[in-house]
Amino acid sequence: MEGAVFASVEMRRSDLRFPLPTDFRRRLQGNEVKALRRRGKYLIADLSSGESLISHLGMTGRFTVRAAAGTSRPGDFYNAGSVDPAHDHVSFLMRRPSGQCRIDYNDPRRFGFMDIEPTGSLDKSRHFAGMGPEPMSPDFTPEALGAGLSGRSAPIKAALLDQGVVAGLGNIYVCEALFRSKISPRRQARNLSPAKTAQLCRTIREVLAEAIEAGGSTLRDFAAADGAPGIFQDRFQVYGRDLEPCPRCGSPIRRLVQSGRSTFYCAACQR
DNA sequence: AGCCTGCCCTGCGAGC
DNA sequence: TGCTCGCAGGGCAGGC
Repeated sequence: MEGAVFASVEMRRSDLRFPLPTDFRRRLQGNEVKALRRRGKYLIADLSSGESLISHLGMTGRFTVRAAAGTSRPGDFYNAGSVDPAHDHVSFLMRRPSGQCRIDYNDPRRFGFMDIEPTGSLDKSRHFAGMGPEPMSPDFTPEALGAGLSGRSAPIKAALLDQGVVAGLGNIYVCEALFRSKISPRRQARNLSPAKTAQLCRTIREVLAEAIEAGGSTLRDFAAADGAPGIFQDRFQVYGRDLEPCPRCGSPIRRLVQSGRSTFYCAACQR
């Protein structure tokens, strides 16, 4: 998308998790994408107008890049995996001097959403104010993690899902990082020793780095923009493995529900 | 303030 | 085969 212009915007449904912003089409069309980036779980496209298109995939959202009708040249564009076109809610036609492509947003559950905010004040916008450090950045130190967890009586599992403590962690990677750190998901966040906090900081980075390398985790819906699924799900050590033996000690993996979400862990080696 | 529950929505697998 | 139930990668409002 970088360097390409929104030639047209098609909205089949505007009732995503939140309604699309007013004048959505007008504020995109004719704009060049100056930069494409990410913050936490949000995708950000900075526009030539000084505004940014923000999108969140929720759980089932998916952007797919396809050849625009009548413009495909072999090898120019990805040919994506199939999704139910009934859930293609928004489409962008992107144009650049060398050709054009279409980008379809598909989201069966419509838990995802898009918004447009001024680029200059994004950090203060409702989506990003209070968001914690990027886990792969130098800002994410054991001290920073410790500060985020201090004073919090919630279980460490719930605290790590809070995007204000650290940005971008979801249910899978929290479970996996806690397993690697041998920390019980039920432990109170404020009760982690500095050594354990440092270990957790390391394993969070480690899990994310491995998952990124593997192209992400595909349970059902996730795919890259070319339709390729991830393969990190094959390397889950606890997530989704209820009753299977712990890969470290052999005790059965257990499932419990914390703040409405499934947690998978080994009660024997996570303390 | 911090924590938890319920809810938004659709699809799918398990069990009957 | 066809139904109902439970569950799913996230985040928000509302109540305690």
